[in-house]
Amino acid sequence: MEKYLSQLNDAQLAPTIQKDGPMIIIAGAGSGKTRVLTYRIAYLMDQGVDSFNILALTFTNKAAKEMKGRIADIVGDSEAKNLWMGTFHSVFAKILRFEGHHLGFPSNFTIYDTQDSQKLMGSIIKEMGLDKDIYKTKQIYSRISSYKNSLITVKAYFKNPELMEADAMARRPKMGEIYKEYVDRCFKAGAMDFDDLLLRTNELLTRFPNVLAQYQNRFRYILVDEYQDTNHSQYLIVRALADRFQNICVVGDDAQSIYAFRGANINNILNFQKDYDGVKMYRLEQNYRSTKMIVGAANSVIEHNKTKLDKIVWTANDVGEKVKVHRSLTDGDEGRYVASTIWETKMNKQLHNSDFAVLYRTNAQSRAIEDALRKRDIPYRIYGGLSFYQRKEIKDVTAYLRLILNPSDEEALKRVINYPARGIGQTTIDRLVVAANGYGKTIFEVIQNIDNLDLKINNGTKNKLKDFVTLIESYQVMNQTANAFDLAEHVTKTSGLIRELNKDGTPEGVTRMDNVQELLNGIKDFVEGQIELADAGDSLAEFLEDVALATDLDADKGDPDHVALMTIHLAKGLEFGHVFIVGMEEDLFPSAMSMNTRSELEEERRLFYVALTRAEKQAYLTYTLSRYRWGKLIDAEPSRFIEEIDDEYVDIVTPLKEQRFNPMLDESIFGDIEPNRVRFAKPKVAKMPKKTTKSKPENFKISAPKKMKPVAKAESASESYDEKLVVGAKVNHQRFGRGEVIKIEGKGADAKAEIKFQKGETKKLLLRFAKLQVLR
DNA sequence: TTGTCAATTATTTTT
DNA sequence: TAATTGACAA
Repeated sequence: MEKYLSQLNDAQLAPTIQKDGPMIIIAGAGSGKTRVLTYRIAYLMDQGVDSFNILALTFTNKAAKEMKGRIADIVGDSEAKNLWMGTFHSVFAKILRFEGHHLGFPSNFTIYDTQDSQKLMGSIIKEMGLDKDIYKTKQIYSRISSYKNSLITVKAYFKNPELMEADAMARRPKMGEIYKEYVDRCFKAGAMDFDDLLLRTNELLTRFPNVLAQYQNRFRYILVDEYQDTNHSQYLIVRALADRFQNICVVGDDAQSIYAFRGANINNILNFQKDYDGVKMYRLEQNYRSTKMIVGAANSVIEHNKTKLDKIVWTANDVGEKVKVHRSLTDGDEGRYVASTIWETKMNKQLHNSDFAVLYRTNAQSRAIEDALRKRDIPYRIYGGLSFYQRKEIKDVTAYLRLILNPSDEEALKRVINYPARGIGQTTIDRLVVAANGYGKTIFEVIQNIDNLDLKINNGTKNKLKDFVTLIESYQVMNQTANAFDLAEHVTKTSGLIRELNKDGTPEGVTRMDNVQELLNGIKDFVEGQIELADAGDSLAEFLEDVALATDLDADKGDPDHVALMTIHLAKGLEFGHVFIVGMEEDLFPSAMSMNTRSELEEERRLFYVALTRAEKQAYLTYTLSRYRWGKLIDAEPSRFIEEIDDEYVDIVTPLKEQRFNPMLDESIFGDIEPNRVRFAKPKVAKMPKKTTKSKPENFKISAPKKMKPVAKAESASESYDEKLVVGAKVNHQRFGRGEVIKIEGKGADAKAEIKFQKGETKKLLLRFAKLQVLR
């Protein structure tokens, strides 16, 4: 342990070894906060705290996984295993699976994603006969979401005349009724949306003191990462859990609070000291990531914000180069500037593609950058956007699976009842919904009892409905015995899904088919992982939970040497050698929608601060004079943020002459700036990103590369297991990657190996199933 | 009930 | 521009 502690500077060490009591760590960008958090957890364990009693909350799965890995490196995995570490959503989803019955939820409740929620909201608005131009689904959804995040339940809403008046003023007097109906419908469907995972946890902890006491007692040490991004709901959960032992450590940076728009409350971090007695405050101000130029530029920007904690970020790193500002005529030129600069810098400095990132305010901006990078054969990957699990064909399959597990799941049912087409149309579904609401039953139950109910549905359609229910019921029976993969494969084949997809011979159709196959592979891997783990639960349920809470950044697949393209929001917590921040224009960044209030503008500025501080060596800012927005060319002005950087840190690169791009003079773009730059030959083997503009790159977390033929591998590997598979052997696992055998136990069919994987996890695998490849 | 075509609308960020 | 929604015909 000492060895690790000696790696910390004084400022980092102090909070790391404060074992008890409430504390807040204000951690500037790049100041090593993850290191402090991980070492602190390791230190707690070293001091005799049972890992069972530690709860660590993060905002992304990736952060959780990474931290868990690092801790396992220090304390060993058997210790790290009991640690509860995960996102707020995943941790409390797990707790709700155990305790949800107190609130009337089944343990197999469905998690509605944004799509599901909005669809339900849309149908409620329609059923209530409201004007959809006034009651816009998305707006209603976000309004209700913010109620939930502020812990305004339906009851609380109707007790609050101000809120009701505000909604009435906005010409939406039925807001409360929609809210009520939505909550009721979710409850009836045995479903929780993202916000419910937190709201219901709060309800649970408030209404059931014994449950609260149980978890308070369990989580004696609580750590929260990115505390500046907590919303009111999360804040209350943390406070309730920490109330008994007061061993609460929160880490964050008020200057990086960028999620107010979805309910994050910056006051949680600003007022932390008032919430607990005897709070110790620590500051991490030394930046280890960026050059003096970048740190200076970022500091000068954030100075313009009024609401902030005092903090001076500094660095002992090199001075580095000034932030380069570049102007182009159009977004196309901007893209080409980015591409050619990456290209030349890469050659001049012998860098990798992965040393570069292009950050933008809105996803729509990725288009022009992509085109330019593709033209230069620079491999790139777009992060974010539509995730694998949100694609239509994938959601169709998972909807079947969800319905098997939870037949009350109304959204899943509506999704698949007539897909593939079974002659059950909208009118029929509408009648079913009305009947279901009238009888207080779920749609599934209504269909099951359709012969005993008086519905205006003709017999032919009734039979179709009955067939559908029978089909699902047969799947449910199969689910009793079969594993998730066999079931899923059976479902895709017998439901007609595969047939439907096969009908479509277009390239997009083929891609969809591939995606479904990919999903099946993913389920297969997941199931096998569970068999190996020897303590498998309900594989289908667990797979679906993973799917519901999966996000894009978790996936890392394909050629790792690529330029990263993502929104600034997604880039938080990451770092790159060279960072391009594109679209530095008024109305785009800062966004036109965020300039109504001072606090909104300050959030945009913090967003810019986050963007700048992603860069280690060099930051580029680009803006254009005109840009295509929703199909029209519009004029643009440079962002006010550019001017807010002190002059000493910026280098305005003004082209000698701005000429419209001419494909024959491609290289001349650079010539404008540095006329005598040496030209370079084209790269020998530049890899093209696999997809064209239409389909985004694959983002799939669980599946293994397709080329691996699992069966063959298993046989060849098992033959030689006995000789080669010894403690200390290096192995490769299809899903978990490379690792080292640290223990072997059992004989024959029961033989198990404990393997420490490079990703950080240690797993105990049954050799019978684990397809291990022994490396030399 | 289903499928096609035209019209409309949206682009702020997402666990 | 692109994607989704709505009207209408078969």
